[in-house]
Amino acid sequence: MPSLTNLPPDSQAFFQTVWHIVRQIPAGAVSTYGQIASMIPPPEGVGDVDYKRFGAVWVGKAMNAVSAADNADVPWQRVVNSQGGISLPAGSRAATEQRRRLEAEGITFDKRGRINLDSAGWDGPDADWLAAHGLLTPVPLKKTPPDTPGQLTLF
DNA sequence: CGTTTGACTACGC
DNA sequence: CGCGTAGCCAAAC
Repeated sequence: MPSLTNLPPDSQAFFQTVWHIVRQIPAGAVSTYGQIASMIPPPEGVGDVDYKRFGAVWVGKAMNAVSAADNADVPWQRVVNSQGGISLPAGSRAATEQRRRLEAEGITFDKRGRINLDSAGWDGPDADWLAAHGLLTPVPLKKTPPDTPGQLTLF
């Protein structure tokens, strides 16, 4: 069972940042709790070690808060766990709704109910967007870097 | 006011 | 590759 640490110092600000990022995820692509967290600098007073350990959990908290808050414009369904699976309780109304929405966007699931992050994984917002908001470069979800065939490696 | 219960993940069997 | 565990807090019951 997960035992969660305390919420970030300013949970409201943190949640806002998370939602802001999630709104950038395009339809047909998915991000992960960990990837979202990797784009946000550790909040004031939070050590790197703790942040690395609980950042993803806090993103989950932010997603959980979407339904409570007035955030109909946040595409929460596009955030899944590190294995490409839905983290909501299997069979729950919310989990079913998430899968239904993703499939409607063209996302496909394998036998075990997992999404292939190698193909559907998000690369993150544009570098300028990130810089403009004081955010960091996200960890890559795709194992194989976009190696454009036909494009030669210079020198 | 004591219990229960988490929209996570890396790691070890 | 699937399952259990640590992490050790906070809010909902």
